[in-house]
Amino acid sequence: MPELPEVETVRLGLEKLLVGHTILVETHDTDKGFPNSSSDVEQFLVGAEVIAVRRRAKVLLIDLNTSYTLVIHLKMTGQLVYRGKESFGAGHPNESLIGALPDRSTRVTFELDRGAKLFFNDQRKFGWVRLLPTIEVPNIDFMKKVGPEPLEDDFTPKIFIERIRRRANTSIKAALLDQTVLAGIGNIYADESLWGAKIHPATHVKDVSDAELKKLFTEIQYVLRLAIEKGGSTDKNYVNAEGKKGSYIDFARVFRREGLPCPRHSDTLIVKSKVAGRGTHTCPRCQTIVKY
DNA sequence: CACTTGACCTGTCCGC
DNA sequence: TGCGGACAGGTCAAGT
Repeated sequence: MPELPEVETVRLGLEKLLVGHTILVETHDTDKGFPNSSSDVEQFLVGAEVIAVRRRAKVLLIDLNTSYTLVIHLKMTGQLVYRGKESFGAGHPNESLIGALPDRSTRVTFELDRGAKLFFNDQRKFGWVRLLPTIEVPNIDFMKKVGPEPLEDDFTPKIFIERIRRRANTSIKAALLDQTVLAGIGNIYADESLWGAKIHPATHVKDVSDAELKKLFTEIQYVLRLAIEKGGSTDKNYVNAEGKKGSYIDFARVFRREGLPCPRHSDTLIVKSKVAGRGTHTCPRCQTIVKY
Protein backbone atom coordinates (compact mmCIF):
# COMPACT_ATOMS: atom_id res chain seq x y z
CA MET A 1 0.00 0.00 0.00
CA PRO A 2 2.53 2.64 0.83
CA GLU A 3 4.44 2.70 -2.46
CA LEU A 4 6.49 5.57 -3.85
CA PRO A 5 3.58 8.06 -4.23
CA GLU A 6 2.24 7.38 -0.74
CA VAL A 7 5.65 7.68 0.91
CA GLU A 8 6.36 10.84 -1.10
CA THR A 9 3.04 12.30 0.06
CA VAL A 10 3.94 11.58 3.68
CA ARG A 11 7.35 13.13 3.08
CA LEU A 12 5.87 16.32 1.65
CA GLY A 13 3.57 16.64 4.66
CA LEU A 14 6.27 15.95 7.22
CA GLU A 15 8.58 18.41 5.52
CA LYS A 16 6.07 21.15 6.20
CA LEU A 17 4.94 20.00 9.65
CA LEU A 18 8.01 18.48 11.27
CA VAL A 19 11.09 20.43 10.22
CA GLY A 20 12.15 22.78 13.01
CA HIS A 21 10.52 20.71 15.73
CA THR A 22 12.61 19.31 18.58
CA ILE A 23 12.03 15.73 19.73
CA LEU A 24 11.56 15.64 23.51
CA VAL A 25 10.48 12.09 24.32
CA GLU A 26 10.32 8.82 22.42
CA THR A 27 8.29 5.81 23.55
CA HIS A 28 7.60 2.50 21.80
CA ASP A 29 5.59 -0.59 22.67
CA THR A 30 8.14 -3.26 21.77
CA ASP A 31 11.70 -3.30 20.48
CA LYS A 32 10.64 -5.06 17.30
CA GLY A 33 9.48 -1.86 15.62
CA PHE A 34 12.29 0.28 17.04
CA PRO A 35 15.29 -1.86 17.98
CA ASN A 36 17.80 0.87 18.77
CA SER A 37 19.56 0.95 22.11
CA SER A 38 18.14 3.37 24.64
CA SER A 39 21.54 5.02 25.01
CA ASP A 40 21.55 5.93 21.29
CA VAL A 41 18.06 7.32 21.68
CA GLU A 42 19.05 9.37 24.72
CA GLN A 43 22.19 10.67 23.06
CA PHE A 44 21.17 11.34 19.47
CA LEU A 45 17.36 11.54 19.36
CA VAL A 46 16.14 13.16 22.56
CA GLY A 47 16.70 16.90 22.25
CA ALA A 48 17.47 16.68 18.53
CA GLU A 49 15.95 19.03 15.99
CA VAL A 50 14.50 17.81 12.70
CA ILE A 51 16.37 19.50 9.85
CA ALA A 52 15.10 17.66 6.75
CA VAL A 53 12.76 14.90 5.60
CA ARG A 54 13.95 12.84 2.65
CA ARG A 55 12.77 9.75 0.79
CA ARG A 56 14.64 6.96 -0.97
CA ALA A 57 12.49 4.27 -2.62
CA LYS A 58 9.73 3.52 -0.08
CA VAL A 59 11.88 4.56 2.88
CA LEU A 60 11.48 7.82 4.79
CA LEU A 61 14.55 9.56 6.18
CA ILE A 62 14.12 12.13 8.94
CA ASP A 63 17.43 13.95 9.38
CA LEU A 64 18.36 15.35 12.79
CA ASN A 65 20.87 18.00 13.77
CA THR A 66 22.83 15.35 15.69
CA SER A 67 24.02 13.83 12.38
CA TYR A 68 21.64 10.95 13.03
CA THR A 69 18.66 9.97 10.88
CA LEU A 70 15.39 8.23 11.66
CA VAL A 71 15.00 5.60 8.94
CA ILE A 72 11.39 4.48 8.60
CA HIS A 73 9.74 1.82 6.46
CA LEU A 74 5.93 1.79 6.52
CA LYS A 75 5.70 -1.61 4.77
CA MET A 76 1.99 -2.37 4.27
CA THR A 77 0.00 -0.73 7.03
CA GLY A 78 2.41 1.80 8.49
CA GLN A 79 1.35 5.39 9.12
CA LEU A 80 3.26 8.45 10.28
CA VAL A 81 0.77 10.97 11.58
CA TYR A 82 1.56 14.38 13.00
CA ARG A 83 -0.66 16.04 15.57
CA GLY A 84 -0.01 19.61 16.60
CA LYS A 85 -2.17 22.35 18.01
CA GLU A 86 -3.14 23.13 14.41
CA SER A 87 -4.52 19.60 14.03
CA PHE A 88 -6.66 19.61 17.14
CA GLY A 89 -8.31 23.04 17.00
CA ALA A 90 -12.04 22.93 17.68
CA GLY A 91 -13.96 23.39 14.48
CA HIS A 92 -11.00 22.31 12.39
CA PRO A 93 -12.46 21.31 9.01
CA ASN A 94 -10.94 17.86 9.21
CA GLU A 95 -11.63 17.28 12.86
CA SER A 96 -14.17 14.54 12.13
CA LEU A 97 -11.71 12.67 9.90
CA ILE A 98 -9.04 12.53 12.55
CA GLY A 99 -9.33 9.70 15.02
CA ALA A 100 -7.95 9.93 18.51
CA LEU A 101 -4.29 9.03 18.74
CA PRO A 102 -2.59 7.04 20.03
CA ASP A 103 -4.77 4.09 19.04
CA ARG A 104 -4.20 0.36 19.40
CA SER A 105 -1.98 0.31 16.29
CA THR A 106 0.41 2.94 17.65
CA ARG A 107 3.91 1.48 17.95
CA VAL A 108 6.08 4.54 18.48
CA THR A 109 5.24 7.99 19.84
CA PHE A 110 7.48 11.03 19.48
CA GLU A 111 6.62 13.95 21.76
CA LEU A 112 7.74 17.21 20.21
CA ASP A 113 8.08 20.78 21.37
CA ARG A 114 5.11 23.18 21.11
CA GLY A 115 2.80 20.38 22.27
CA ALA A 116 2.99 18.42 19.01
CA LYS A 117 3.34 14.65 18.59
CA LEU A 118 4.32 12.27 15.83
CA PHE A 119 2.77 8.79 15.83
CA PHE A 120 4.08 5.72 14.04
CA ASN A 121 1.11 3.38 13.69
CA ASP A 122 1.31 -0.06 12.14
CA GLN A 123 -1.52 -2.51 12.37
CA ARG A 124 0.41 -5.47 11.00
CA LYS A 125 3.75 -4.66 12.62
CA PHE A 126 5.80 -5.22 9.47
CA GLY A 127 7.15 -1.68 9.43
CA TRP A 128 10.11 -0.42 11.41
CA VAL A 129 11.97 2.63 12.67
CA ARG A 130 15.76 2.76 13.10
CA LEU A 131 18.06 5.48 14.35
CA LEU A 132 21.31 5.54 12.36
CA PRO A 133 24.18 7.94 11.79
CA THR A 134 23.16 9.91 8.68
CA ILE A 135 26.39 9.00 6.94
CA GLU A 136 25.65 5.28 7.33
CA VAL A 137 22.20 5.35 5.73
CA PRO A 138 23.51 4.64 2.21
CA ASN A 139 25.41 1.63 3.57
CA ILE A 140 22.48 -0.38 4.90
CA ASP A 141 21.77 -3.48 2.81
CA PHE A 142 18.54 -2.16 1.32
CA MET A 143 20.09 1.14 0.18
CA LYS A 144 23.07 -0.58 -1.36
CA LYS A 145 21.00 -2.77 -3.65
CA VAL A 146 17.89 -0.68 -4.34
CA GLY A 147 17.50 0.53 -7.94
CA PRO A 148 17.17 4.06 -9.35
CA GLU A 149 14.39 6.51 -8.53
CA PRO A 150 11.89 6.37 -11.40
CA LEU A 151 11.09 10.09 -11.32
CA GLU A 152 14.64 11.42 -11.22
CA ASP A 153 15.96 13.16 -14.33
CA ASP A 154 18.80 10.71 -14.79
CA PHE A 155 16.43 7.74 -15.04
CA THR A 156 16.04 7.16 -18.76
CA PRO A 157 14.24 4.57 -20.90
CA LYS A 158 17.65 3.17 -21.84
CA ILE A 159 18.59 2.59 -18.21
CA PHE A 160 15.16 1.15 -17.44
CA ILE A 161 15.37 -1.33 -20.33
CA GLU A 162 18.92 -2.38 -19.44
CA ARG A 163 18.01 -3.03 -15.82
CA ILE A 164 14.72 -4.81 -16.36
CA ARG A 165 16.25 -7.12 -18.98
CA ARG A 166 18.35 -8.63 -16.20
CA ARG A 167 15.11 -10.36 -15.18
CA ALA A 168 14.56 -11.91 -18.61
CA ASN A 169 12.87 -15.12 -17.47
CA THR A 170 10.48 -13.75 -14.91
CA SER A 171 7.14 -12.06 -15.43
CA ILE A 172 7.18 -8.35 -16.21
CA LYS A 173 5.14 -7.76 -13.06
CA ALA A 174 7.66 -9.57 -10.84
CA ALA A 175 10.41 -7.50 -12.46
CA LEU A 176 8.56 -4.24 -11.74
CA LEU A 177 8.07 -5.26 -8.12
CA ASP A 178 11.79 -6.04 -7.79
CA GLN A 179 13.17 -3.04 -5.92
CA THR A 180 16.68 -3.72 -7.21
CA VAL A 181 15.49 -3.09 -10.79
CA LEU A 182 13.88 0.25 -9.97
CA ALA A 183 12.69 1.76 -6.71
CA GLY A 184 9.21 2.44 -5.47
CA ILE A 185 6.77 0.35 -7.53
CA GLY A 186 4.36 -1.88 -5.62
CA ASN A 187 1.27 -3.84 -6.48
CA ILE A 188 -1.03 -0.92 -7.26
CA TYR A 189 1.24 0.97 -9.65
CA ALA A 190 2.55 -2.20 -11.27
CA ASP A 191 -0.99 -3.10 -12.35
CA GLU A 192 -1.84 0.47 -13.34
CA SER A 193 1.26 1.05 -15.46
CA LEU A 194 1.04 -2.36 -17.17
CA TRP A 195 -2.55 -1.62 -18.16
CA GLY A 196 -1.39 1.77 -19.47
CA ALA A 197 1.26 0.07 -21.60
CA LYS A 198 -1.16 -2.71 -22.68
CA ILE A 199 1.17 -5.44 -21.43
CA HIS A 200 -0.16 -8.50 -19.61
CA PRO A 201 1.58 -8.75 -16.20
CA ALA A 202 2.38 -12.44 -16.66
CA THR A 203 4.33 -11.85 -19.89
CA HIS A 204 7.97 -12.83 -19.48
CA VAL A 205 10.38 -9.91 -19.77
CA LYS A 206 12.15 -11.63 -22.67
CA ASP A 207 8.85 -11.59 -24.59
CA VAL A 208 8.32 -7.85 -24.16
CA SER A 209 9.76 -5.68 -26.96
CA ASP A 210 11.96 -2.64 -26.41
CA ALA A 211 9.17 -0.47 -27.85
CA GLU A 212 6.75 -1.86 -25.26
CA LEU A 213 9.25 -1.31 -22.45
CA LYS A 214 9.69 2.26 -23.58
CA LYS A 215 5.93 2.72 -23.44
CA LEU A 216 5.93 1.10 -19.99
CA PHE A 217 8.59 3.56 -18.83
CA THR A 218 6.33 6.45 -19.88
CA GLU A 219 3.32 4.90 -18.16
CA ILE A 220 5.25 4.32 -14.91
CA GLN A 221 6.21 7.98 -14.75
CA TYR A 222 2.69 9.10 -15.67
CA VAL A 223 1.01 6.91 -13.05
CA LEU A 224 3.46 7.78 -10.27
CA ARG A 225 3.19 11.52 -10.96
CA LEU A 226 -0.60 11.40 -11.10
CA ALA A 227 -0.72 9.40 -7.85
CA ILE A 228 1.50 11.93 -6.06
CA GLU A 229 -0.77 14.70 -7.35
CA LYS A 230 -3.78 12.86 -5.89
CA GLY A 231 -2.06 12.30 -2.54
CA GLY A 232 -1.51 8.57 -3.09
CA SER A 233 -3.91 5.63 -2.93
CA THR A 234 -5.92 4.73 0.13
CA ASP A 235 -7.22 1.20 -0.09
CA LYS A 236 -7.56 0.52 3.61
CA ASN A 237 -4.95 1.91 5.93
CA TYR A 238 -2.91 4.52 4.18
CA VAL A 239 -3.11 8.12 5.40
CA ASN A 240 -0.76 11.07 4.93
CA ALA A 241 1.10 13.00 7.61
CA GLU A 242 -2.10 14.83 8.55
CA GLY A 243 -4.09 11.63 8.86
CA LYS A 244 -5.98 12.17 5.59
CA LYS A 245 -6.63 9.64 2.86
CA GLY A 246 -5.33 9.77 -0.71
CA SER A 247 -7.64 9.79 -3.72
CA TYR A 248 -5.71 8.06 -6.53
CA ILE A 249 -7.86 4.95 -6.08
CA ASP A 250 -10.78 6.97 -7.55
CA PHE A 251 -8.72 7.43 -10.70
CA ALA A 252 -7.41 3.86 -10.96
CA ARG A 253 -8.09 2.13 -14.25
CA VAL A 254 -7.77 -1.50 -13.11
CA PHE A 255 -6.65 -1.76 -9.49
CA ARG A 256 -9.50 -3.02 -7.29
CA ARG A 257 -11.86 -2.67 -10.25
CA GLU A 258 -12.54 -6.35 -10.96
CA GLY A 259 -15.95 -6.79 -12.57
CA LEU A 260 -16.05 -3.16 -13.71
CA PRO A 261 -15.59 -2.09 -17.34
CA CYS A 262 -12.14 -1.43 -18.77
CA PRO A 263 -11.80 2.31 -19.45
CA ARG A 264 -10.81 1.48 -23.03
CA HIS A 265 -13.56 -1.08 -23.68
CA SER A 266 -16.90 -0.49 -22.02
CA ASP A 267 -18.00 -4.03 -22.94
CA THR A 268 -14.99 -5.78 -21.39
CA LEU A 269 -14.75 -6.31 -17.64
CA ILE A 270 -11.59 -6.12 -15.56
CA VAL A 271 -10.56 -9.52 -14.21
CA LYS A 272 -8.52 -10.40 -11.15
CA SER A 273 -5.93 -13.16 -11.16
CA LYS A 274 -2.68 -13.99 -9.40
CA VAL A 275 0.70 -13.09 -10.91
CA ALA A 276 4.03 -13.08 -9.05
CA GLY A 277 2.07 -14.19 -5.98
CA ARG A 278 -0.02 -11.00 -5.93
CA GLY A 279 -3.58 -10.11 -6.70
CA THR A 280 -3.41 -8.78 -10.27
CA HIS A 281 -5.92 -6.75 -12.25
CA THR A 282 -6.06 -6.76 -16.04
CA CYS A 283 -8.27 -6.05 -19.03
CA PRO A 284 -8.45 -9.36 -20.94
CA ARG A 285 -8.92 -7.48 -24.20
CA CYS A 286 -6.11 -4.94 -24.17
CA GLN A 287 -3.62 -6.98 -22.16
CA THR A 288 -2.71 -10.33 -23.71
CA ILE A 289 0.34 -12.52 -23.27
CA VAL A 290 2.37 -12.38 -26.50
CA LYS A 291 5.36 -14.54 -27.30
CA TYR A 292 7.84 -13.74 -30.01
C1' DC B 1 22.99 -17.57 -10.11
C1' DA B 2 18.01 -16.91 -11.41
C1' DC B 3 13.83 -17.37 -9.78
C1' DT B 4 9.86 -18.70 -6.61
C1' DT B 5 7.73 -19.40 -2.29
C1' DG B 6 6.98 -18.81 2.62
C1' DA B 7 7.27 -16.04 6.82
C1' DC B 8 6.42 -12.03 9.20
C1' DC B 9 1.48 -9.96 11.44
C1' DT B 10 -3.44 -8.45 12.25
C1' DG B 11 -8.01 -7.21 10.70
C1' DT B 12 -11.64 -8.18 7.56
C1' DC B 13 -14.54 -10.80 4.80
C1' DC B 14 -16.72 -15.05 3.11
C1' DG B 15 -18.85 -19.54 3.47
C1' DC B 16 -20.71 -23.01 6.42
C1' DT C 1 -24.01 -16.00 15.53
C1' DG C 2 -19.53 -18.05 15.65
C1' DC C 3 -15.53 -20.04 13.51
C1' DG C 4 -12.02 -21.36 10.29
C1' DG C 5 -9.70 -20.10 6.42
C1' DA C 6 -8.39 -17.06 2.66
C1' DC C 7 -6.72 -12.70 1.69
C1' DA C 8 -4.39 -8.16 1.89
C1' DG C 9 1.06 -7.06 -0.05
C1' DG C 10 6.74 -5.04 1.10
C1' DT C 11 10.74 -7.31 1.94
C1' DC C 12 13.89 -10.86 3.27
C1' DA C 13 15.24 -15.64 4.07
C1' DA C 14 15.04 -20.07 2.52
C1' DG C 15 13.96 -23.20 -0.98
C1' DT C 16 14.17 -25.27 -5.93
